[in-house]
Amino acid sequence: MHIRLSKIIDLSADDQQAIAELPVTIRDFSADHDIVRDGDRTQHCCIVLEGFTCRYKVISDGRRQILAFNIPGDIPDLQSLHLQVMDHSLATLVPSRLGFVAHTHMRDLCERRPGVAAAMWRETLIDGAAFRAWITGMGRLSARARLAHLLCELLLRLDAVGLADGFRYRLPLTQAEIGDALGLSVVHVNRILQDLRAEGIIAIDRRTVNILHWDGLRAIGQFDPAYLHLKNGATAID
Amino acid sequence: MHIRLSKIIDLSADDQQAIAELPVTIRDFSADHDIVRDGDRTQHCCIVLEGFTCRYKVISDGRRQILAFNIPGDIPDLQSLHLQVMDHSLATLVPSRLGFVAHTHMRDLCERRPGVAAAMWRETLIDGAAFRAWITGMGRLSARARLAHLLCELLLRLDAVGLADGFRYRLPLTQAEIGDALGLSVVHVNRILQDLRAEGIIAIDRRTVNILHWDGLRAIGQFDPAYLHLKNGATAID
DNA sequence: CGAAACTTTGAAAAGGATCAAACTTTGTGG
DNA sequence: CCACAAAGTTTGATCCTTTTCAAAGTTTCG
Repeated sequence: MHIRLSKIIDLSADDQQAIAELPVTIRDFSADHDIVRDGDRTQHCCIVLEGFTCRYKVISDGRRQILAFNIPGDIPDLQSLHLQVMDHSLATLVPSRLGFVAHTHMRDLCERRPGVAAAMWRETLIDGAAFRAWITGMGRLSARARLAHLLCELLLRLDAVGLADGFRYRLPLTQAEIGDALGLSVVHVNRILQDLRAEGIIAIDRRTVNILHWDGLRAIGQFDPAYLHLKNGATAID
Repeated sequence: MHIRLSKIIDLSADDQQAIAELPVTIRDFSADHDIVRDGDRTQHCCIVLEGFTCRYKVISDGRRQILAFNIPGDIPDLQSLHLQVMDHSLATLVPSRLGFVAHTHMRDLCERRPGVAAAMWRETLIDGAAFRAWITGMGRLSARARLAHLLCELLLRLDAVGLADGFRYRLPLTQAEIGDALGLSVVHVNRILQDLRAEGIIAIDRRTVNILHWDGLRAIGQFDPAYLHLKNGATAID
């Protein structure tokens, strides 16, 4: 597996080698395609190689809540390794390429190499940290702050895997999808985005976001990147 | 350590024995006492033995968001084993007794016994599943539904560790604390509780909740216990 | 080029927040 | 064991953020 496991880096050369030797099946998916569904029992984990995916839950009236966006390097369903039944779904948002690794191989590797197990465990813990930050935003921040926070988070995460160009990045999401993630209506998302643009804080041109005033956006979203546990801390951006 | 590690159960006798031999320091805390704070680097994990604790984050204006309530048997900061810096705080809500185990001992045990490592990993994954359910509620459910959901969740969790009496349990939370968890104002929490009582769905007498109409409450909160990953599934209550 | 998907705009309504004050319970010191 | 202060609950009135509904623009893509 000759893929950068982005965040799993504090590993010995041997451990990295062992990961690289895991058998992977690569598959391409079209946009808006479910990869695993709530309730499924899955035997594989997947890695996002290219594209953009999301984890989501559907409530009884059919509306959905997006729980997380996944970018290349992410392993969105790593938790399935120890939680057999999915408690949410995973879907592509744009055409995406994913790598699949069988649980059996991963469990085997974890038993043989505690270092790999610890690194993967850590990966799922960072996941949890992001959920906590999300809950805090949903419970206590205004819609405007939540949206600003999301835009800040995506910049740092995309930058960490080389997919940002300074303060500019491709964000292939509709406003409806942003709303589903932030718990807001499309209409309101639209109005907030317009405000932020009118204030000269961001610019959006054909699904490419450009953050014109990083400190301003960060202040609006009360964004503190600590919860992302990025290896290079503040990153080159600060 | 002669304590029931409630949910960590799918372990061999040897593994259980090894856990039981971990050196634990027991300490008692008064109510509303911070155990670890956002930003701390901690060298121990703690187990709630008696009482009630919560994990929370404070935002810039001083308001807080409670992320989770912890009951006896929970290990609220297990994630600190691999995430050195706390991204939230942990505090008692009532006088509580906690057990502390050094990270060094736990890491050592995880290296020696992959089964224990996997069980603990799983524990943190269940934590993550609860956060996902929480986010869904915060984003897409009404205040009334969220409150109903919380009351349902607490019944099942307390029942799983023998702290519920049928549909009745002690809930030592103020309405302000419930509000901090659900992202609601005290006033609104109060009004919803009154509605639920007036409708004969719950009764509350001196911090003891009695769920009079379980199916009704469950329907209001769209409560599906799958995300709790309780060993006995539906539990005796259903 | 045309249909479908997405964004934008306006107006009205709802769900919760905030503010302020009264009432009730709990815990503590005398 | 009582009295009182502090903490928590309840009530009413008003305000504001966000939702909903409806319809008109604008992109995108086959």
